[in-house]
Amino acid sequence: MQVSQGEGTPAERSFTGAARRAQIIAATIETIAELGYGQTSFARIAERAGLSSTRLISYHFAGKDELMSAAVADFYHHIGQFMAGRMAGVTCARDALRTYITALVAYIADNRARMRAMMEIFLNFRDEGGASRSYDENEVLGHLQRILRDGQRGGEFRDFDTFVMAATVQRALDGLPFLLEARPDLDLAACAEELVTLFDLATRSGS
Amino acid sequence: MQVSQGEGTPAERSFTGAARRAQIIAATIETIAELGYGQTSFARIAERAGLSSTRLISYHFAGKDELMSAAVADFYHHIGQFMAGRMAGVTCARDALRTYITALVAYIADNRARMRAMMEIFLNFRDEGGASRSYDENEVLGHLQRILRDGQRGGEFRDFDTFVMAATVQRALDGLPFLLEARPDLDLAACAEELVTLFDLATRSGS
Amino acid sequence: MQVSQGEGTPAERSFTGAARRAQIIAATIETIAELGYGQTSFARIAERAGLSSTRLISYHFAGKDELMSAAVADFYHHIGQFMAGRMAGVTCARDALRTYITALVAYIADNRARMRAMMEIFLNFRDEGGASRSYDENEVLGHLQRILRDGQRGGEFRDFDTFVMAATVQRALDGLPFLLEARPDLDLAACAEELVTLFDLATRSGS
Amino acid sequence: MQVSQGEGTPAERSFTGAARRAQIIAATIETIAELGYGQTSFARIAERAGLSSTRLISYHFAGKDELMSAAVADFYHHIGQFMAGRMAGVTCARDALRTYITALVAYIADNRARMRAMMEIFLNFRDEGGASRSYDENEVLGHLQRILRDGQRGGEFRDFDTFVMAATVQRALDGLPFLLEARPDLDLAACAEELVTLFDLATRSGS
DNA sequence: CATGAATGAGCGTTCATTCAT
DNA sequence: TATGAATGAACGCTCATTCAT
Repeated sequence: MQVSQGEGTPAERSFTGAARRAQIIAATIETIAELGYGQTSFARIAERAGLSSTRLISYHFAGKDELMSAAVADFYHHIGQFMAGRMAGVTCARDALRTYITALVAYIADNRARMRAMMEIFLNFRDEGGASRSYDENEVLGHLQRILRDGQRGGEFRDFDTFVMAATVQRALDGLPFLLEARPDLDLAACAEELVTLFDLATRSGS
Repeated sequence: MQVSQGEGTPAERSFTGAARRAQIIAATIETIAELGYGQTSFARIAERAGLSSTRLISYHFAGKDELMSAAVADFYHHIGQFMAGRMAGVTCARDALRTYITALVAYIADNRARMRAMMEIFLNFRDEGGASRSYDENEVLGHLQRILRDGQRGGEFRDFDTFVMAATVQRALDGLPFLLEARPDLDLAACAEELVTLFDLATRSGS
Repeated sequence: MQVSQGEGTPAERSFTGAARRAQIIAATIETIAELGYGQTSFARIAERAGLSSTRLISYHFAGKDELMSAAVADFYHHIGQFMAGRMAGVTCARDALRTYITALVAYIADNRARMRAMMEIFLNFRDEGGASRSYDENEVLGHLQRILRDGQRGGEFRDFDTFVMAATVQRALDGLPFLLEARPDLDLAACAEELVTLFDLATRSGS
Repeated sequence: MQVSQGEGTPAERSFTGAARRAQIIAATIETIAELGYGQTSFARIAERAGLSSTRLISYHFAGKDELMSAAVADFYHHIGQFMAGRMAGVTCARDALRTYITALVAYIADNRARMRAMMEIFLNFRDEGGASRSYDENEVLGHLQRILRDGQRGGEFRDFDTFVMAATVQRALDGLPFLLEARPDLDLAACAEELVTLFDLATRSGS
């Protein structure tokens, strides 16, 4: 009660406040997806969101950093729920890898703008020290590495460096939004199948 | 008074002029590699290059776009020569793929800053229309796709979508600079071997 | 609905209202004393007072001007009572001057933050016309000038310009908060004695 | 040669550049003297100086801090030369004190706006740590304290705390711009005589 | 070949204040 | 009595670029 957040950041616990935040986050994602991170400013976001001034953004978020962090957190929540649902009930490692790939491709197909925006943020958003803040390899690759190690332990997968393999898988998937930009009519379902086969061959133990 | 070609861009055919351009390009690459594309400005580049004002940059390059294009062209020339030398004498497609991967990894290992800078430019540089200008899939992937198609034609490689495969290979390699950022002591030679094996398994036709 | 006086300023005659006003004034004084007038904003005051928004300040005070005026009035009331108590029973002018100096130094010693804040307000607070509103020489110097004139009339003090002398005495005292800032361990009692002697020598009639 | 100062701060060694800097400093002093430090912005300064945009200020000074520092340095240079000329040839300490007071009052009389501006800057300009940067007691009081100590050593002055006395003298003088604000027609020459007598009585050793 | 000077537009942020409950 | 939401204006500052020599 009565915890101040420095004027600029009002209480998040409010219907209208949460709605405004969501609206601003949505406009932010759209703007980044379309114009890129570098061309995205509060003015551009406010314009897209139909806000009277950029002041409203500063009012709901402590600053640009918090806005971007909020957009990323929103994304993680969204994709996390999606992936958790798809991965449920998977038993063996090969199935897990296949499901991971197809599920992520499906997510990308349904969230092209969001994915483009997140790639932009991950690649451009840096904390004060200058380090890329968001593209935390460990966090992103952790899940994949676990699948791969499980598969090796169970004999399903051959012996390979799980870090390199996980990074390769993830980058193949992360690259799809860029591919889509160059070829908007790319058949993502077919892509998914190609990638599943590719990495199945690349990972499975001989015979 | 001297005739200049291209309005605002002085004669490129001059020893001192070319040297200045090279100096500015080098400073640009260093700045982008260290601070990222978004934090790179003419002021920052001039500071690093030891120039008294940004005017000299505007003098030698028509604008920011031309400067970036010049940096990219410089890179293409540099890497093109390197790769041509390594690929010379390769006979079969499997060898070509293996050589492509190991050569590119070697190049990355020796040009970390340059690679980081180029990745930044490719991901952030857009022409006036807003389209990502530099990451021209066809240009970058063309060589790889040719190798893959040759291998399929000759029966060395199985049947797969060469575009997806080429993109996957390329992104695995493009990702190394980022991996190096997170793990500066990564063993790139070992990585190369992992990737060679990975894509050999993924591409070769079942004997 | 309740009748408010002064549009926007709620009833001052209320226990909770007065308490809130006092709380806000206290936070204002602390903030100014610590950060200076220029860095003091409603946001910063609200933060220190533990208020959820600056709205509460605007609610209890018609504006920034009234808040500052209220803080000054509060100060005048506080110091007025203190000085009146100390000055009571003084008979001759030399004693009055001595008592004025020692009492004011004592007050300053016990109210450092408050004094710093008031100096900041006096020096920065201007009304709409741009004139320094608060450092009303007549009001502040009036008491001193009366003492000095009384002393001249009674033959205790030599002939001097009472305005200049009063201003010099007052500024010597007003300067102590600044001196304390530079030398926090300054011996204020000793200072008071120095100033008493200084101005006794400067004012008393020869022989 | 070719020392970069971060684009915004061009070489000071240039006729036109130095003139511009002087012009901007003059406009800054006028603006502060009239509106006070808090109401002084780049926009207001540019307006008074007749500049096309505030950009020109940022171009010639690295930032607000450097502008203020430059104004203060300018003032120190100006007043330093003036005082040095007046203090030349002074022999005894009583003369030195008298000359210091009369000379400073004369300077103030001829530089009212400048003095008001400097008082504003000294009282409001703080470095990043929040400490009042400019009103360095030691630097300002040093000269006075030296005069006072010399007088004590030579037997001209009685025994008193030179720090308190110096601060009292200085504050009496520093206060004149404020007095002038309240009473624009104040006779400064008479003031000077009053102060000379006041501090002569307060300091001299009993004959 | 080079450069000092200047520029308008835009940046994220903070300001005290008002609206509507 | 209190509060969350919203606001236009202004802040210092940086941007790539152009002018004039």
